[in-house]
Amino acid sequence: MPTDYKDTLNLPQTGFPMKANLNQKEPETLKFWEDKGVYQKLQEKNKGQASYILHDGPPYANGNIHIGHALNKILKDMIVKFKSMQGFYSPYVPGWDCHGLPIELQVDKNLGDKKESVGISRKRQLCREYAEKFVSIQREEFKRLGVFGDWDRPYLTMSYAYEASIVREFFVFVKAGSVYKGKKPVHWCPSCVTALAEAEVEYADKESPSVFVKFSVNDDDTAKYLPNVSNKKVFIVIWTTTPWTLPANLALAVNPDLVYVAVEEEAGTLIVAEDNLDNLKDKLGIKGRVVAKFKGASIEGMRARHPFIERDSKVILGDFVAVGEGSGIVHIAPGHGEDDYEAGLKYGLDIYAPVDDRGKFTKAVPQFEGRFVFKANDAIIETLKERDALLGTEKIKHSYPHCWRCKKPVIFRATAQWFISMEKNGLRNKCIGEIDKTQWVPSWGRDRIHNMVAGRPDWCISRQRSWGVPITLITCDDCGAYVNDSALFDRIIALTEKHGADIWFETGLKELLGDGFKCPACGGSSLKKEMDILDVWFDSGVSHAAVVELDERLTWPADMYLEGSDQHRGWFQSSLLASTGTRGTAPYKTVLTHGFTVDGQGKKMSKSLGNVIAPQEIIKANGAEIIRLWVSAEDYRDDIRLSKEIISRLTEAYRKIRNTGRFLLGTLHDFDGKDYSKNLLEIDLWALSRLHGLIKRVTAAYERFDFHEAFHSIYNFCIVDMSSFYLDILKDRIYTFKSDSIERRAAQWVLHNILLDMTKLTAPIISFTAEEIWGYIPAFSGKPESIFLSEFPKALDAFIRPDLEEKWDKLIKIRNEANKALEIKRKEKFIGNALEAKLSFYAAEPEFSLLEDNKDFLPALFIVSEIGLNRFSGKVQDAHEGEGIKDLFIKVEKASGNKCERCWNWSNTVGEFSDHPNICSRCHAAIANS
RNA sequence: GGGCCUAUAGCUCAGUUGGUUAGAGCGCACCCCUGAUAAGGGUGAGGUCAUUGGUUCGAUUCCAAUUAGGCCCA
Repeated sequence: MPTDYKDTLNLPQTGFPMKANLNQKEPETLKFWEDKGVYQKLQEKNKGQASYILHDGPPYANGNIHIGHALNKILKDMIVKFKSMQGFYSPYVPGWDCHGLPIELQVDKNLGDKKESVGISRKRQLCREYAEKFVSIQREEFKRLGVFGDWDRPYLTMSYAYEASIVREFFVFVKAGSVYKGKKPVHWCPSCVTALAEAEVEYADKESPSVFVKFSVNDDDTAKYLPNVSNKKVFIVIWTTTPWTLPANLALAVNPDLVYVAVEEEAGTLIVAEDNLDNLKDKLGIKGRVVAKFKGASIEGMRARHPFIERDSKVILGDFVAVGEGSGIVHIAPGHGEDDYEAGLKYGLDIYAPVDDRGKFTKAVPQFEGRFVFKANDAIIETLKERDALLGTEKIKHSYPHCWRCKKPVIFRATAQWFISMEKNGLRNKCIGEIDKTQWVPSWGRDRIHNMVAGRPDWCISRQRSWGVPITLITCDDCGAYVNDSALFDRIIALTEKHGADIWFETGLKELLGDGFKCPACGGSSLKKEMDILDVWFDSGVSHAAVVELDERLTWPADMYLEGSDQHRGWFQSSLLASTGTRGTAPYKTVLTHGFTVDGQGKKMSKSLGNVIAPQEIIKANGAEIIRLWVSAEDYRDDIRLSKEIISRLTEAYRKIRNTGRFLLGTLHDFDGKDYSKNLLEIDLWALSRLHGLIKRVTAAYERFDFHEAFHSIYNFCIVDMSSFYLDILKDRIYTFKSDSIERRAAQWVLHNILLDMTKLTAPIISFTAEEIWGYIPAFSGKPESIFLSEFPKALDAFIRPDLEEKWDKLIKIRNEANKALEIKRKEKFIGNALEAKLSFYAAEPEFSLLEDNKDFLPALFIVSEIGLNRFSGKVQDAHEGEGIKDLFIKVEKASGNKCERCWNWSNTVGEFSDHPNICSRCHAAIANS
């Protein structure tokens, strides 16, 4: 006669540890995936099925990954895993963007003084090695996040095949006539004699002369545009801090919406912005008698004479013109400023920059020819004085761009650049059409990229750098035309395929063209190779061709591109241009955008604010799984927050999900795996209904890429439906019933289904843990070795029972009231464990019948030992009155009988059995034959 | 300055075509259990729905402005 009945119970048993120890366990799971080749098996399994191609946008191969990378890759991984488990052929080919300035700068930095002497080929080799190093580093970091993919065969924009694709795609644009050479102002260091990228420019204070200059309006135009202004000479007043750009002045810009005034002075009538008038009175000593007022838009087209060059400057409109420090009218030199350039393009002005490589005026400006621009400032001011065009001058200190290498001030200067035209072949309009055919998630992505494409200038594709794919054109010195020869192009592509883009720099013209080659356009014999390289956005923009189209693993076009919202300007757009320009259609069907990671206050993460949280940190302290959980829990459409508190909340959520899984595993240790679907109690049917409702909801959420909805649904199911309700109620049946009793087996069958399906539902999110649980699930016929080789659960309508759920909702409401009643008595120390209690209900219809019909199940449902049921007949003393349920009182009393030492229920049958005097009849029967 | 976007409890999220006392889970406080135990269960307290105007009989929901924040430009 055992005194301790614990041994006769069927308590949960499992080797699945409660403590996750993720940082240690995750690498083991990674090794399991690797050793078993799970990703490859998944591809083989789904090959031939409908495909879902998510094309990876290449991160830049520089530095360690940060939390934004993790967010991006995990989102992609969740989609790929979900689609794959659903049976889609969904390979994931990761890629890296390998060319470009940041790498070249790092290599330059490492080279130090040697950077000037080392040749271009050697430098490119060093860049390649540098990129390779970070590809390896990032690859390991991405894998560590649990991201599935063909990591051994990624695409690299610097691979020879990819470089050849870049050249090939470039030639498609060339052959279509979309590529042209034009001029565009760039930052230029006259001391280093080189163009500078934005990243190579440092801003520092500089003293510059500022001048107010008057441009004399043509008399005809005064009459035409300003008929009411006096017959005195009229002048437009401009202000600039770069007098040296005045020789290149071609226009005067006003803001169309700003109010301008004509003020009459002794020397003539001056036009300035009304808002600047007070300031100018002080500075220029003008009196300011206003004789006319008009909107900037009204003088568009008016001509004024250049103060010292025989040339008219037209008044043009520009939204960029602001009130600021000057006169409200901006002097426009399209060859020497960004705004100026854009405005120049709009008005068809020459992109004029009469300044040479060393910052000296060319012979186009005879007055100042050969003089260095900054030194010419004084002479120009002198000239203005002589011409009576100078209204005032002073010295000002302002922030000005300087060269990062020589630290000297740089200039903005138009140089020859290569462009892809947005208008030629209707590229802009085609792109806009394609934008409308693409699904943007969230939908505002459409507006965003639409506005950008509609307003963008031609694509400037040339860069004056070393580390990239060259613009593989050969131009004629005499006529400027490039050699447009398909056979030559094919030769270059073939060479690149074999030797990489380096071959361009290593091959002589003769080898490419043969002896005695003459320019087909003009017959000239002096030709040269273009030495600029392509914009790296062109590199990644053609990935649709280099990878999606050519890689045998993928099919074009991609179903999805998924990147941060900054890529509307970047990769989404360059890909759209590259694909639409060559194939006529967008390279993607759906584009999904996520926000940026910000801190707990919604501020951006930055080193200076000290609010950066690195993925490596979280992996070490909490595990990659917590990052994955975070990605799934947050609504990525907006910026997503990350803080210590959020991590700690998620860690708790993780524990809850893990423990629910662990408990389920424990209850199944002795399950026989047979089908007990015909033996279920009603509450079991209810649980299955909830499960299949969950499957339905979660599947729909995944399909809409609403991962946070999937997470919240699963999490709530764990807590509300399972842990605190169904599982709590089931303990009695699982623990105390005879191990092979039909009721217990039925419960196990349900729990088995719940565990299986729930684990699969979580697999795209918490992949490590899902796989770990999968490993502990008792083997059954046809069980795949990895959860990812199993099938995603299907919601079966036969299991979804709204009628049942409605009924049980009512019972749950009553249960909530019963809990309140119990809690009151618990606080009074009348009871502790609810099994000590008897619940007496005083209920009216329809509750009375509901309780009556389920009377036998009520002790289990409320987890008490005894139930009393009475019809409501008025207020009951010392009882809890139901809230929200009419005419319901619940009284808590001590259960009758004694506590069964085995099942802990109180029963009158305890003591009836001489062989087991301390247990109840139910338990007596349960242990009868064991 | 321009384009696009966001703002609901300490945290993460719901909130249907505008319609009674704005929901959930976590966290927190308190209680119970010790047969899921570095677990489990219960009860409770938390919100001027960023602010200000407007439309409407009625606004968290529609509109505008403001504030704060994000991305991309300038």
